[in-house]
Amino acid sequence: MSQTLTKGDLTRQKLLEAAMELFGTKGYHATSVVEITMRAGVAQGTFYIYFASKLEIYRALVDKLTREVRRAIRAKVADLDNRLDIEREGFRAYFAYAKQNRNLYRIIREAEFVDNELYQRHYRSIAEGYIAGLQAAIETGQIRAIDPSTVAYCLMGMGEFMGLRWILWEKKEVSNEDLDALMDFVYHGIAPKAGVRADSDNGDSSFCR
Amino acid sequence: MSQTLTKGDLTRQKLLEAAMELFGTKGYHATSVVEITMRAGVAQGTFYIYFASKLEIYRALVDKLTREVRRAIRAKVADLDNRLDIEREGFRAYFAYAKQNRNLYRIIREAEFVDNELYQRHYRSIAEGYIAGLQAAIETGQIRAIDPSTVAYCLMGMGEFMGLRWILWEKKEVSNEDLDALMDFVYHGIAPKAGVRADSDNGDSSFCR
Amino acid sequence: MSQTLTKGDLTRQKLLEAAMELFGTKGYHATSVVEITMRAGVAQGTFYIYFASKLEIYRALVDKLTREVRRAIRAKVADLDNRLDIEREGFRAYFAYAKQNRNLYRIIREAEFVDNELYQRHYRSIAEGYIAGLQAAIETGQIRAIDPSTVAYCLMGMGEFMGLRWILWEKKEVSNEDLDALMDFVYHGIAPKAGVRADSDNGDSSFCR
Amino acid sequence: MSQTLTKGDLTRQKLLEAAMELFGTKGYHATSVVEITMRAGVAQGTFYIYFASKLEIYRALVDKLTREVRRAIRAKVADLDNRLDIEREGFRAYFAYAKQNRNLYRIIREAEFVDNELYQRHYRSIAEGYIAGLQAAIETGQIRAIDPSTVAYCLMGMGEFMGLRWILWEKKEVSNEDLDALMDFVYHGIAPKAGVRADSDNGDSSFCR
DNA sequence: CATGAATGAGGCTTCATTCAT
DNA sequence: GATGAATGAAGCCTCATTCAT
Repeated sequence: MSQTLTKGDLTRQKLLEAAMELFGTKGYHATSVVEITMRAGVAQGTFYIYFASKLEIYRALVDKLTREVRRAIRAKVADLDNRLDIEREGFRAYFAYAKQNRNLYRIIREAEFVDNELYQRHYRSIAEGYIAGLQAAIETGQIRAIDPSTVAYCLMGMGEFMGLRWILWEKKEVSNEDLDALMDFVYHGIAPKAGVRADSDNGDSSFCR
Repeated sequence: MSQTLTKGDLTRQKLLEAAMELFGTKGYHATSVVEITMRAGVAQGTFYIYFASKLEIYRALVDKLTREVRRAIRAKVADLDNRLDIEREGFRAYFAYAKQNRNLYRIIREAEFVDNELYQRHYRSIAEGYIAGLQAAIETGQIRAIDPSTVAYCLMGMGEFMGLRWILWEKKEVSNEDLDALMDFVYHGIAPKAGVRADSDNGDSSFCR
Repeated sequence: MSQTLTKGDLTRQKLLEAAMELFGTKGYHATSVVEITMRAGVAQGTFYIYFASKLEIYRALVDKLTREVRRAIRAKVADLDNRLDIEREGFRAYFAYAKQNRNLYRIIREAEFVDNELYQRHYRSIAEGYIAGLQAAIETGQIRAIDPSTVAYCLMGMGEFMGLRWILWEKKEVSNEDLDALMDFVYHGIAPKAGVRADSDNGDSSFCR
Repeated sequence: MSQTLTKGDLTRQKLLEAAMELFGTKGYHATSVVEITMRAGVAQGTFYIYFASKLEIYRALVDKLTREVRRAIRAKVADLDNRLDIEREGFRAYFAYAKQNRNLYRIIREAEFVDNELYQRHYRSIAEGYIAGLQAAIETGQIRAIDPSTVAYCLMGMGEFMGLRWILWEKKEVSNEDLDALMDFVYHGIAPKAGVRADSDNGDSSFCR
């Protein structure tokens, strides 16, 4: 099923791994091509056989990671049909992947300052997936009728900051409790039970009554 | 009340403004000290009279901006006493400030890769404010009893991504409709009205009953 | 009479052709060995089976071209016995060859900066041929008694610059009119008819009287 | 009359001199920027304060030399009014300048392979000057009626090859005898005295009769 | 004969920072 | 306070050449 790796493929992979470690740890700008090759155990010139430039390997890395997170999430979510479940399990898979690949996490975020176009493409394409899913869920009544595109960006932001906090800063994982708390927010928001406040809201606040 | 600006203070200010424009536009690494001095209209050496290094002026800038956003938000929120109103108006003030200072927006985000400690300090301190406020609101029943620290990070993430999307990418502003949609989500979450789904949830889903 | 080309000879030839095209088009320094092998359709390593170095193939090329121009000129001139005719037909053959092989033209000129010794050898040997021919022509009275070695270099310079102008720059050919004009100059110089100016000259100007 | 040289001007000049020596001796490609700075006695970075690139200093050098040769020639020729004298003294000045600045000589020739456009511009502009002068001389009868543009290129070629031979290769100067021989050719061509051959020529060969 | 991956020296250029004026 | 010329370390990248297969 898996092709045999030629010698070249292997070198390329070693370079990608070295780059992932270094970009993730020190950041793109603080990492030099020489460092990458040293860590990969090849000569400087070898780098340019496989990647046209430092930026190019960075892009390749982002692409690779993007594909992988998505695959990881899809795998966990494929046979679910309730949108709320999908959100929960999607987050869980996302955090799990990020935990295993803390480097790739920072790598993608840094794209904002390394290759902004790539960065936007990445998040926009995720947003699109979200939006389509939310739209469908609204139509089948699985979730409330609420602007799907706003919700999409909100969900992405929540995921990012939960990951930032726990995985990057605390260097832990996102625990089940945290996930529960997150999902509680996602499901019901923060407003107190019905009847509490009917002012200062834009009309349709007859929620949960 | 305001001191007279000495010639030196003015030069310092010109340098800060130039740096803000350039860091915000081209990013920290793509901006050189020479460029900053050129844009500020002073000689290269002058830079080092006011700032010990390129990193130093960056920090000064982040500090300045941080203080300013906070002040802007506090001003708009000071006389509100309902937490939900505070969230809404806080977001509004935040987006408004970001709109006027798009540069500072990117500048702060880039701190993650320029001076990570500064970055964490920035967001952690915001989070603390959030947490305290949410805690208090929970105690007075203004909002549901929900993990305040998780909510804090979620709200920050939402704010970031709404700003990212509208202000940085679309180069527009966050409209009232968007704000409404955002707050709708914040208030009530995305779950459909009560009774819809009692399965696949972790027990405490007896919400809205 | 012509040997059969072994596979190796053919590869060598392909390399030479590729090198000629590239050296002639982009110049020696701007051409890399990799490019040569790619254009020749062989692997990088193959190059070094046939040529010890980049300089070596360059030399081989110059030698080849030198031999060919000479043969081309000799062929056109072989059965002429008047030196003036020889000059004219020699130029004609030279321009014709250069036209067909514009690349080789630049290649030889670049030798001045790639392998100066080769360059000098090339032109000196041409000069020697000229000088011998001119000497003989003087002795038989076919041309005036005029320093043959100076004339030799002058004729080479004229040929070079006519070729430069028309073939390399204008990318045309040297027309018959141009050749006529050139030969008119070569035959009679630019001085006006006899008697016009007897001053400002260094004594021996009793020419054409 | 001469401005005071600022410290910067002096450094720039030192760099130009170093570059001239090295480009002229080793050629453009064999000369590295480091070498130039070492010979000029400044740090590597200093180079880029004065010249944007290696190519740029090369161009500046060619420009400078071009201007200087022309000025040198013009100075010697300014008060002559006979074209034949102008040619002779022009050549003399040219060879004298080349002798003093052997380096610049090779530098300009190498432009063909470093910056071809510059090269063509250089020679074309010289050709134009020649052509105009020859044209005028024809009209006043100072020289024969002969295609001025062909003569222009021929004269340039002669000058180049005389310089090449004596100054670059023999490392001597162009002696008076050589100049006489050259001018003898220029004035009268190589054809023997009148009546010798009336065939194979294009009609107007009734010269020197 | 041929391949093509690997090498590593060396080139060009940038830029944060210093310092004499 | 201000200037701007100078520094030199460090980065990215190219390419002629080698060598194991």
